[in-house]
Amino acid sequence: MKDLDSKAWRAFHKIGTSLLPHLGRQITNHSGISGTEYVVLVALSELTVPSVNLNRLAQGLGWEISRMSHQISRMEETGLVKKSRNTDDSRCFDVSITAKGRKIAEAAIPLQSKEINHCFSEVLTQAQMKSLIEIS
Amino acid sequence: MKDLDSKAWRAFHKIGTSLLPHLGRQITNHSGISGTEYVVLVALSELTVPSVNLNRLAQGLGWEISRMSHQISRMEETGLVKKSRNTDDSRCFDVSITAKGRKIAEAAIPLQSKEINHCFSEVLTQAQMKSLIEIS
DNA sequence: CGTTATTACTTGACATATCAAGTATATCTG
DNA sequence: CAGATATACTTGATATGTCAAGTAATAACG
Repeated sequence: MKDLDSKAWRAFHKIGTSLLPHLGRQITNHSGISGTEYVVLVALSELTVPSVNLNRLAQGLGWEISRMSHQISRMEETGLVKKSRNTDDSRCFDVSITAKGRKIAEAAIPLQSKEINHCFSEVLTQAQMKSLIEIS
Repeated sequence: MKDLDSKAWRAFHKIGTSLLPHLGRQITNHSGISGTEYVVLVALSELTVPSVNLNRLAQGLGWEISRMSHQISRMEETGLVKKSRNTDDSRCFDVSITAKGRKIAEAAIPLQSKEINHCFSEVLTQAQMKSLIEIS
């Protein structure tokens, strides 16, 4: 089964290194933020509470904490998010989305859905999508 | 079907941004080269001819040509590949793998296969792999 | 032929990711 | 409660990817 493994791997690798960047570029074109920023904003905009711990946010997205720290710093400078020290444990930071960030995210999400729909759903059958979800 | 789309997308995105980097790190650990270098070396080692055009190599891997240029420059400095001007068309460069590069690639490939097998094939059924190949 | 495109690649600036240390606060342990 | 350890995050160096602009060689046109 070596051959099947290898094929599956290459297939997967190729999508991962061409589809994902493509979609990132689309986001930049239609909303002026990077794919990475988009992912963070979506995560923050879906919170049921006003803010999350930086750590938790990183975990939720499967990122290294250092990466999240850098990213949040940059996004704070551009006013997309806000960071404030947690009052209970002052090692922690609470991260939240700003009004500006939310506005951008809310405009970007439907556009991006369309794009995903275009690149993804139109090409895959429901069965394929289900198996993709199952796989992951 | 919005929900299914979105789920499929997230599922996919998550694999793409956690599995791929993980495998890259494994390569670095066991063979001392980056995942990117590995991909290039494998492509070059599989050639039936001694060298490829930089352009073609980039196309084959779905990369931008500028990225390939930078990458090949770096890999030439570390002695993994060799670049030489094409005699027929001196705008072109022929890229080939060096003895050193081949040695590293040949050591890395079986290790990486095991790793892929571990992360991938052991977790997926044959049917899932087939559908993954089909999807891509 | 000479001029204009086109092609193949390079370069440099910048954005981002990763790794190894570092700092500051909290917790645990005797 | 003092010292050790752990946790949460920061920082800076380095690697890598991306974009826009540049250079040099070939091809295409009139």
